[in-house]
Amino acid sequence: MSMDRRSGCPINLSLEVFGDRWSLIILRDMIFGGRRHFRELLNGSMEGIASNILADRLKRLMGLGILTKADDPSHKQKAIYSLTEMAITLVPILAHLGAWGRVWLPVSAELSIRAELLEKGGPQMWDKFMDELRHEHLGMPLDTSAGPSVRATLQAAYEAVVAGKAPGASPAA
Amino acid sequence: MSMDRRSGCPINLSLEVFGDRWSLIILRDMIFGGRRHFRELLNGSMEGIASNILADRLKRLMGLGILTKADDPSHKQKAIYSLTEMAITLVPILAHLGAWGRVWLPVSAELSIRAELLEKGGPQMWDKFMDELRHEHLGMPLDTSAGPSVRATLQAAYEAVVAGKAPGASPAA
DNA sequence: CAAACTGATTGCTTTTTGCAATCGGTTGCA
DNA sequence: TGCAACCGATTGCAAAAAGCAATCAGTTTG
Repeated sequence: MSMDRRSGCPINLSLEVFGDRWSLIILRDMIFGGRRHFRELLNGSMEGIASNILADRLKRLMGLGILTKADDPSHKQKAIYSLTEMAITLVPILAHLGAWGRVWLPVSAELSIRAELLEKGGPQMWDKFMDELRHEHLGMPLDTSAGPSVRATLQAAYEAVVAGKAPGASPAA
Repeated sequence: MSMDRRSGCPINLSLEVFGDRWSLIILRDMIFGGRRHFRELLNGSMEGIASNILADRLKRLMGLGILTKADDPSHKQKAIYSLTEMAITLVPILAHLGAWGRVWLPVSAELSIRAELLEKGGPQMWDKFMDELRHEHLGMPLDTSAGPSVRATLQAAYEAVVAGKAPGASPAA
């Protein structure tokens, strides 16, 4: 919530939504990590988000229409968080943000391989990924066999780097 | 400064740089508004930044290598802030951020015309704009006459909308 | 010499962030 | 049936950041 509306500038309004240290981290973990539950986001967060902040941001993102929440039929207490189309269209922004960080900031090799592949894949890969997310989160049909999923591809590359057999990059240790 | 290094993830590191409500606003005003001086940024800011926060962010962005400061020869007290290449390569991110905000947030017509044109111009227009910024801020040569500058084009469109004779859009009032 | 302007700085209050502990309810297992 | 582990949060508290208003010393302008 908390729509300040400091101005109607698109960049300012986007910043009022994402101008904090956690909202995009949560969306990153949902989009690239495939996390859907509170505990997954809490314990799987590499940066160590606190539970009250996670709860606050989930609430806020729901209020903004970026996430939705539904009951998990397998567990009466479990909630499943889903991305809306609004969130899925952030993929190009996250790709650019990762690409920029990879060039200018002290990223680690393991964690930047995903950003590198996503950058090389370009808009075509981003579109494919967004279609996969629409399938997972919105129940949209997935077009006929387009090979391994983007997330699986990124994950496999990450694991290869961790294992020290980086394809095209020098081993970390 | 304040490099937490919560993790070496490119998106996280980018967020540690821009995950606040003001840093990108300042860069937006420098990039699209052409502002170079403290007072220009302070008084020209549509969102009303406070002087202490502006001073803090300028210092921080300099420490990160995103801005540089130089004396203005015409005025012994005046400082000129310049974008580094690191800042100039943010243009695509700002373009995407503006495009996303324009679609999903309650932007005003006057302030979103720039984002619209920049989106339609695509990477080609962004590259041209970045070259112009390199010329202004880094003293790089500008390639032979490529028509009116991107900033001038955006500014003209903005003024046209304000004047109510929006090309292709309905008048605001 | 005075007024206006330069890039800031200081003191202060309000708001946000982040940590640690905890909550009531659910589930799985012995 | 009991009980530990897990579920999505909530609460209390301290620290940090944001934001406001006033002010600063030096510079330029008139």
